[in-house]
Amino acid sequence: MPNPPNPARRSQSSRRAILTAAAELCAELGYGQVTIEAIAARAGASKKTIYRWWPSKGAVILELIDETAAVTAAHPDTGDLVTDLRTQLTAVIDLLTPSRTSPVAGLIAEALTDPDLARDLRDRLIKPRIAKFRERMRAAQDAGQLSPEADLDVALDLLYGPLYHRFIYHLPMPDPDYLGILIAHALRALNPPANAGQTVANASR
Amino acid sequence: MPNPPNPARRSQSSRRAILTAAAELCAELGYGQVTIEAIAARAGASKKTIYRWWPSKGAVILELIDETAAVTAAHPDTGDLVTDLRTQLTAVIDLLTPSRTSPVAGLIAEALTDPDLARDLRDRLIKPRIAKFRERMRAAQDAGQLSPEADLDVALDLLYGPLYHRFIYHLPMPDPDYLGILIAHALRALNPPANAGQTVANASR
DNA sequence: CAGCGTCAACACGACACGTGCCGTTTCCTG
DNA sequence: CAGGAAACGGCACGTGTCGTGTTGACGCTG
Repeated sequence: MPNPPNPARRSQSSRRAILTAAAELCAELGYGQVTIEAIAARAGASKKTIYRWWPSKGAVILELIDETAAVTAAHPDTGDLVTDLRTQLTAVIDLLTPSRTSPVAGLIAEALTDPDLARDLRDRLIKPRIAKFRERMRAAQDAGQLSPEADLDVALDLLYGPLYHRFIYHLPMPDPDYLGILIAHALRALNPPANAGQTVANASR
Repeated sequence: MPNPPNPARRSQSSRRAILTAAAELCAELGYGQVTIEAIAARAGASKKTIYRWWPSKGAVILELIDETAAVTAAHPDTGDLVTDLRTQLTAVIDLLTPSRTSPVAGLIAEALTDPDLARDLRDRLIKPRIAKFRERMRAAQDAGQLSPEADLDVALDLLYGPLYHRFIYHLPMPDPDYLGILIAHALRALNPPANAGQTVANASR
């Protein structure tokens, strides 16, 4: 019975070698062509070592993305909400644009068919970033740039949803002009005029 | 050299057997566990026959979905835009909810890593449905339920985007109440008040 | 009735997976 | 400073799926 390994005795040099090898192979071949065997070979590590610490290829890449994307996780706050949203959404568009050999697309695809990986992706990568988004939006409410009654769940849906809809079906990503139009529409929806209450009640049956 | 096969001589009984076998296996095992070999075995067909007419497993499933989803492709038009949007979006939510053994999720995942399949999915399944959506929205404009200046691309993004964002990250799908709130927000964004022009110009820089 | 193309059946090599075993190295413990 | 447990690299194995190749039977077309 292989007892659960002891993290204290883990070789950090192997871990680093495996992660950098995975990063290089993703950049060279694209996520789909990367195999555990190739990672192990390039890292000078044993497959057994990889399987000891990660359950799947996706888990390795998830940890890789988590490290490299930690820098860009924070939402900017220049004081201008529209500018900051544009900056943040543009960064996400870059991550999701398939021209780059970004492993993000491959990881998302694998998570769609691997429930364990999906849970890790959601809890370790996405939820913290959603929390950051909510912080930024609440700051905008405090600054008077967004209605205090604005529904922040709806804000997330309206602002980020279009990107993923287009990503899934390989539709073209918004260009800067259209992104501005999208942001304007979302903010208009979130900053209701005086008669908004009646409209909402009507639509929700 | 295997010349391109002659569609006129194609065996329709094999085609039907392969598609129904694929449907049964998807329902029993889920998309990910279905293999070309299993489809061929159950259909009483040869793998070679499948590869002669379809380039991949995904292409078979795409044709299967295209047939079965043809019935539900049309947007309803009861005359009430909000009701019809709710009906249509609820149907899409059902397709994307992972609890069902719907092959849609698996097909989308495979298309993310297979450019040829992605093109077929977009052109054969998605674009016709987007066209239907635009027809319905234009009818709403003609009926005075939607502003004639409403941007129908934005409408698609705001209404469908949230579903895919949640689908990708395995976040919970909107319940009926929240779906109503989403529709209300989208329609509010699309039906600008008098001062809308200035807001749009501001956000798009 | 002749022949071309599709058909089912089976065999085959290639590839990646995940695991087991070996001898070696590392590092904590007493 | 020894002793040993545990992680390590290296290697080989069995499994499963893929996509292709080959063969002979069948049926439609001209």
